[in-house]
Amino acid sequence: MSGDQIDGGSRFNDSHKHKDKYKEKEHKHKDHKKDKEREKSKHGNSNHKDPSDKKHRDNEKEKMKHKDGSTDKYKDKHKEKKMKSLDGKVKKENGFASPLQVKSEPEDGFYHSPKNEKSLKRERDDDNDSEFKPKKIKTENDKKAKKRKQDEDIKPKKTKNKREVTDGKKKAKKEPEEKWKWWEEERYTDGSKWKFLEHKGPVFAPPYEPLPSNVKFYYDGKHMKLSPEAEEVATFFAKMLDHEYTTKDIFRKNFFKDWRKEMTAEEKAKLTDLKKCNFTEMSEYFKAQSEARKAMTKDEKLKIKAENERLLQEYGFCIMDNHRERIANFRIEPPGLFRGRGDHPKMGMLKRRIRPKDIIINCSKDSKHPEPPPGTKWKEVRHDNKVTWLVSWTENIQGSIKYIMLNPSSRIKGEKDWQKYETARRLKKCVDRIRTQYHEDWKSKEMRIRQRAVALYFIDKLALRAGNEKEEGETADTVGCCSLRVEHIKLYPENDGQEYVVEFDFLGKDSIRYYNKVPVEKRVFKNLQLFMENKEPDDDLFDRLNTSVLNKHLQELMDGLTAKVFRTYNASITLQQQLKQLTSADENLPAKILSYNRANRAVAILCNHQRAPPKTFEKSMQNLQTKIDAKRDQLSDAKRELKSAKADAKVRRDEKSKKTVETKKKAVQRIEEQLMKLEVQATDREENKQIALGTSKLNYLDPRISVAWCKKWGIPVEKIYNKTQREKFAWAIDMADEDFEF
DNA sequence: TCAAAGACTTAGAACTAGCCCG
DNA sequence: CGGGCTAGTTCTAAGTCTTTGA
Repeated sequence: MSGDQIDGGSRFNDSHKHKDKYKEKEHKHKDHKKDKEREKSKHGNSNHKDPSDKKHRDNEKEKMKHKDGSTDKYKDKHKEKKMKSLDGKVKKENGFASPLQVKSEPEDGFYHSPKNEKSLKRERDDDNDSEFKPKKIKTENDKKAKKRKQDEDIKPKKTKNKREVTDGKKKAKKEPEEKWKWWEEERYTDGSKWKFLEHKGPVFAPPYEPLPSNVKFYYDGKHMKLSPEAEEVATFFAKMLDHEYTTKDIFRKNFFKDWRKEMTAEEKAKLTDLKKCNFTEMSEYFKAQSEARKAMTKDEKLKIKAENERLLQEYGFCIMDNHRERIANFRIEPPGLFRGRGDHPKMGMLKRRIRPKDIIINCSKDSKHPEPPPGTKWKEVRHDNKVTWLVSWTENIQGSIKYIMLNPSSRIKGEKDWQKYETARRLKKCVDRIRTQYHEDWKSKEMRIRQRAVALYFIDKLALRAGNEKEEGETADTVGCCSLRVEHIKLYPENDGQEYVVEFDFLGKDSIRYYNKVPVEKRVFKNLQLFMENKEPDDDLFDRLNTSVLNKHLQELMDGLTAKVFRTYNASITLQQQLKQLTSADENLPAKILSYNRANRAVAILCNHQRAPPKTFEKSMQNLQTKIDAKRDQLSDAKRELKSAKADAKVRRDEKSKKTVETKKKAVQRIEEQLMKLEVQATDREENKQIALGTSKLNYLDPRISVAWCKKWGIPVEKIYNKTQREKFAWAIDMADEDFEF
């Protein structure tokens, strides 16, 4: 069944975003929710339990209990290996802060000291479904927490990091060998995310610098000096003048409204029409600035770089449980104009500048908490170790909370990521059962069950997202599975020689269009017809279903199962299958990598990961073609030379001419290889025109599958993962061997 | 019980560094 | 040696799912 996953259909034939189509209806479907409510109460009392439900649940529970005892063929092997690696080496704590290393190995073994016995280590492999349930960790007491305090005086090891940056000549140096292998340690089981956390707080956006007086703003043709507050907001608009956004009505309206709020009374009285505002001098000024920046001397650039590096070293890391970990986004988002995606009702609104009094700091009690800038105060300093964030604030557009969190290479993110794939692998074990069940449920006499079953089928087969309800008018009108409306699908009893075809056409996350025509089982088709009966186009297709109902059901089918697990599972299993299918042993390295990319691409198509074709696409394609042609010419020249050299050697029969033949032969080979490489590159790029591989690679594909594939075919992982990716997937690179099976 | 708040993952676009070519 | 072009990096919006609290 999972073979279905890569049918892909005709999805990419069309321009990938089509906003206009959806424009007119704007808020036609306003009263969905009410409709849903009504519907619900109408059918509300028909819920009788499917007895099989409970049975399944119990089965699953039973399985879970045994998870640790189960074995499989890889387990033992891995164990063996693990021991080796453990015995072999005394682990250092993370390489970057040497004082830390000393201090962080308290005799009392506070954190997980490397000296602890292996019993303390995490199971290295998880093949055995060892589900990623955190294993026991001893709970610590304050005496030890105190100990942590010493960490305060850890200073980043400047020299080393500096070196890496400044003489950043390629590959110069190996990373320090002792990278912390958090995956070999215990996890917390008490719901805490850390015991010690210390950081320097956020870096605020630089303050506004007023424009030089020769850069003027004109209203209705006349020069007008703006107050600094109004001027700042005006510059936000000026900076975007070249962007399509600024031509959109909603954008302009929102912008103008918010801009006026920043104006003085006089300004407000005077500036009443955005059309009469002339920002061109400002815009020119900024363009000139960015030119100037590009034209800076090497020295100046170096200086900036050094300053950035300093900032990174100071603010870009935190100490979490004895380790210096990289922070993902330590800079506060600067003020500007909100750019939503798609037809966003709030585009153009002013995104406020964040000040210290908006900021909540999270760190441990026994840490030295960051000081707010002089003369300011934090909103709050709290000590919540049940969460992973270091800093948070509330954003003014949607009123949602934003966070500063750790880098994907950190333990806290890595563990979660690993766990995600383990959950997906557990789904693999019971997916057949679940599929059988939802096939059954298509026949249920309860509408809500049939809807649930059809929705789940879509989520499984087409890798659709769950589709939470969204607040009307707050965001672009996009949908996922549970929020599909009647207008988003069309039914064809017969289409292009196939029976029971469903055509999907809707805007999903980020207003990316999902277009697909898929044949479905008759029963699904009939159900869909029924769901659509007597409904308006803007009514919900699944009016008796929402994500929380669906996830509650999934939870009963398997512990930890939610809708998104299907995406992860289907993506990873597809990669694995495709790799198996597409890789052939006799191909050379570039061809193998092409195969990898094709497998990756199959997943990206399944998950509908699209991108706007790069602006320079056509040109770069052409460039490549030119290169290929040149290489072809070069090849035929080389072949000709080889031929004549051969002829020559035949006549002369001496060592020297023989040697020439060899050289020429080599040259031909080399050029052939280069040509091949270019051609492969061209194919790859063409096929990738509107498909984004990165998202699936980063978020959906169990990295151990890729690592195993690399090991199996002797491909350097660097060909598949760049440096950042290798850091994120360090756990997988370290632990997967060539026969890892997802 | 359910809506809102909160936390965290996933996403494409914008930006940038540094490589390669003429 | 500069300029054009990617590949890699950064940015932050937009999802999912969980938790909270009325």
